[in-house]
Amino acid sequence: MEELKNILKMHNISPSLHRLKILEYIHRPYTHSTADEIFQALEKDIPTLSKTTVYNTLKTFEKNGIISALSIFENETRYEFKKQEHAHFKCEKCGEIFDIAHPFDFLKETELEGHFIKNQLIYLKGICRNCLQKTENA
Amino acid sequence: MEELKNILKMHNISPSLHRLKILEYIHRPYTHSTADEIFQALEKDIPTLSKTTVYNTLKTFEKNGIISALSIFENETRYEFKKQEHAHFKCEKCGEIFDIAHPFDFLKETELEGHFIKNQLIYLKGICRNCLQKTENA
DNA sequence: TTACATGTTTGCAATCATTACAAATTTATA
DNA sequence: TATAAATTTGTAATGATTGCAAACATGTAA
Ligand SMILES: [Mn+2]
Ligand SMILES: [Mn+2]
Ligand SMILES: [Zn+2]
Ligand SMILES: [Zn+2]
Repeated sequence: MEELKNILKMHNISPSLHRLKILEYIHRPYTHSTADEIFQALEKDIPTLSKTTVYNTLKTFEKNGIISALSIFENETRYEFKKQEHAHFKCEKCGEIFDIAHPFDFLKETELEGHFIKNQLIYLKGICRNCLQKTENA
Repeated sequence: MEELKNILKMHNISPSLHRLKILEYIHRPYTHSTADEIFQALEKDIPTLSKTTVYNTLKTFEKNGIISALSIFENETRYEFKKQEHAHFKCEKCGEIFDIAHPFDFLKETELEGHFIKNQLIYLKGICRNCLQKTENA
């Protein structure tokens, strides 16, 4: 909890209760949560929480570089605690999202067909290892 | 126009006027259009056109493999005529979207961390060659 | 040619994620 | 304590997309 407080402070965000709780939720490993998911998870503990606060807070966190927004998944923005660059894999069967160690050469800050590339986003789809195994055993 | 008709027939879609017009629009090179863009462009010629028809038609085309939907760009789905796999680059300055010859090894139908990859989607951001040149000359 | 079945298009209402905004509440500061 | 600043809330608005039933068009069998 102190660690989370420090993360906020280091990014010039005052550590209010709601912000801490939202950060705590999104700081767990492998979260790729929507605003709504976060809201639903936290409203049990904080019955007064408003969804607008969740949206506001996520926007603040993103602007200050604490979290990343993924627009990759149709219709809904998902958020994750910022960490080393990685690709995303989504299983077509179970819908689960996996982080994947970067399978490509690093392109950032290079040039391609005359364009200067600042950022790369890689999204993979298929059948995850769990679902593959279930099929095998069937 | 005959070519377009054949594309529809080959995909078991009867070539109604509206479908042909929508296909004609999206068949032009380098379109990455939203449903609304297509609607606005065509309503001049076809004043009776309804936006629902555009949505319906795009859905039909996608289901039958004529076009691809790109969910990459925040909030809005963009469509393009299906062609050889390629990456997308969006300029942060002017907003233009470019097709990029695939800069990565082909991953489809391979395995990664135990998952079976069917599809890859690559999205790059940065400053496009046009905007770079403008900056140079300034 | 008529009558019915089928396919296509329309128009409008509903949904869902997100944002705008102003009021209420909390916290910090003089 | 009084006042200013920051945070949070609740509700209304927006924008993309879908659901749905009615209207329209087309094809086909009698
Ligand atoms: Mn991730
Ligand atoms: Mn393209
Ligand atoms: Zn799975
Ligand atoms: Zn540009």
